[in-house]
Amino acid sequence: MKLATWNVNSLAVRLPQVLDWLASATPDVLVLQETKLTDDKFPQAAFADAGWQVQWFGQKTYNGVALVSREAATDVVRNIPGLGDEQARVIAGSVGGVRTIGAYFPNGQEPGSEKFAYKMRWLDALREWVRVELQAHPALVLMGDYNIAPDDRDVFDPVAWAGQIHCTPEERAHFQGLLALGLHDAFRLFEQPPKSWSWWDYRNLAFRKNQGLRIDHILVSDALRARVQACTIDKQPRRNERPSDHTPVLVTLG
DNA sequence: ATGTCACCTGGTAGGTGA
Repeated sequence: MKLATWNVNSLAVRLPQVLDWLASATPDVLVLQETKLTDDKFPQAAFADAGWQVQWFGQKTYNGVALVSREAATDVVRNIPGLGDEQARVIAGSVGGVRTIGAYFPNGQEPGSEKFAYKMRWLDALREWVRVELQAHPALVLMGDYNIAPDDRDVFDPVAWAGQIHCTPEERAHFQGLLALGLHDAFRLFEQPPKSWSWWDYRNLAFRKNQGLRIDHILVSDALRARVQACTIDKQPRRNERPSDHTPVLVTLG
């Protein structure tokens, strides 16, 4: 079973690339972030025509998530229950016996800002909800755009980025807090090439110079850990014309 | 390089968010 996450930075723009990628990568599950579509505009028919089930949850202009799968997802949840978040950031469902949570974590803008405080509150709520979800669904995957680079290995210039957004001790502590629930960074279960990133700024020729961050992650529960056969970043979509600034991350379960 | 991209409002540019 193959699961993947991809921040597409506008599904309206990236829909053809997503359908192409689904056809070539053949995941069983793909979670999308930053669809930037209200629910009435979601291109459900395009997915259905290509043989994909899809659940979606969006808003105007910002955020928006979707859960694409070969088999229909069950027990679908939108956003973190009880948080009362006005921003569409989470979609969860069960597929093939795996509880799948797709999330677009807040960016946080800069440490000390109101948006950073919101990111911290959101992360608190996420952790408590995932704790409960794990009790009900031991086989669980939490994947998406975390907007957190967990370690200096995940940053192309850790000195320049020290203390900056995505790299603050507070954000990294939250990432460790998720691991403390009994989750594992699937990418780091394997030896990986140095300078592995999932996002490159559109500016500064960052992709060409391979100046990026690893901020898109797949966390797997204790119960799934032994089944993880591979976790990879697929850089190919970042080479497309009009690419997203993020590229897909995949995990293979046996 | 404050370097790009996407989307909105409100117009054919400027602001916001990432």
